[in-house]
Amino acid sequence: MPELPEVETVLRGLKPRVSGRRIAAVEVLNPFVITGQPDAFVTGLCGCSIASLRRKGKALAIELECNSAESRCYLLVRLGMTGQVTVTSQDVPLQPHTHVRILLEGGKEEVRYRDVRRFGRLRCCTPEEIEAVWTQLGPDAPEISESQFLKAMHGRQGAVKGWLLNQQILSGLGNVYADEALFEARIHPLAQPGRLPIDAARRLHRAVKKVLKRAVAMQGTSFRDYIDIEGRPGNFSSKLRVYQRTGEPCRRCGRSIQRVVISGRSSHFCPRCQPRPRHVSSSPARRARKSEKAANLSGRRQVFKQR
DNA sequence: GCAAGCCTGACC
DNA sequence: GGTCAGGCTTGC
Repeated sequence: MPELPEVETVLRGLKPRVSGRRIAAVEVLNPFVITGQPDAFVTGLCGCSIASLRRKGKALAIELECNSAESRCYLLVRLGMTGQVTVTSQDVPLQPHTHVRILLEGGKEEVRYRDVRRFGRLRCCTPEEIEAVWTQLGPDAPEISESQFLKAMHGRQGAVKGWLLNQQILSGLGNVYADEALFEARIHPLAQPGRLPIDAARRLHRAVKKVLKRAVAMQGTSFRDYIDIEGRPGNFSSKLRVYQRTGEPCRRCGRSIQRVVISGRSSHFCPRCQPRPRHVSSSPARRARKSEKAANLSGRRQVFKQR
């Protein structure tokens, strides 16, 4: 699941391999993954040179210099759930679910976009469009200051888990690192951001940065699908402390890791290390208990089987 | 049936 | 505006 550390790993891998190179041809094998007209996507990219790469949260933007009109455009890449960007020789046979090939001039290499579940999207953007996308996103999670973070929490009443996943507030966290950051900060996923004690809010700010920093250093997390541009999986999976560990012992206290569903996303936490705050009582708790029962009946049993 | 990011729309 | 549910997708 590509979140910020995985996208950062892709960016760092791509940069030396594609910078300065000209796009000789573009082949769209499956227009489903293109936002906008596929024809415009192909003509927009062909002949351009790759000038630089930028990332904000989980969004990757490849800046292109278009020789003809001396203008600029951007290739916006959102990996979704199972998107993969690789740089390979054109001779390598195409894997199933490869949707776009970007052939590079001056070599026999190409950039390939593969995406089994097709949640990801590629888009050719004008500078104005890319700015609009960028402003929609909150501060990049590793960059956000403590005061920005605390201010954004103020008055928020939903579950802190959902708050962490809101890319307009803070960009880069997905389900994996949100759970890991909450465990690190010892905060229950159903706690309300606006009602967290100041020290807990500060811990969460530090935890978000710490977890992401460690994951970037380990080239991200891989379950089934994420690979870097050379096709290598990430190394952070073994460091996960709560995510997808339902029923397993907490690495800190030994209690069984629990799972609740919040905003339609599974959340994993340790009931002892992340105690339920007093303000989480009536309806969210009922919902939590209900979804825990559901987890006991279905998902949790599956997790046991896998291990 | 479940996993997930992102978008849309309903509701308060 | 905040919050959340639903839908998309496919392999396990």
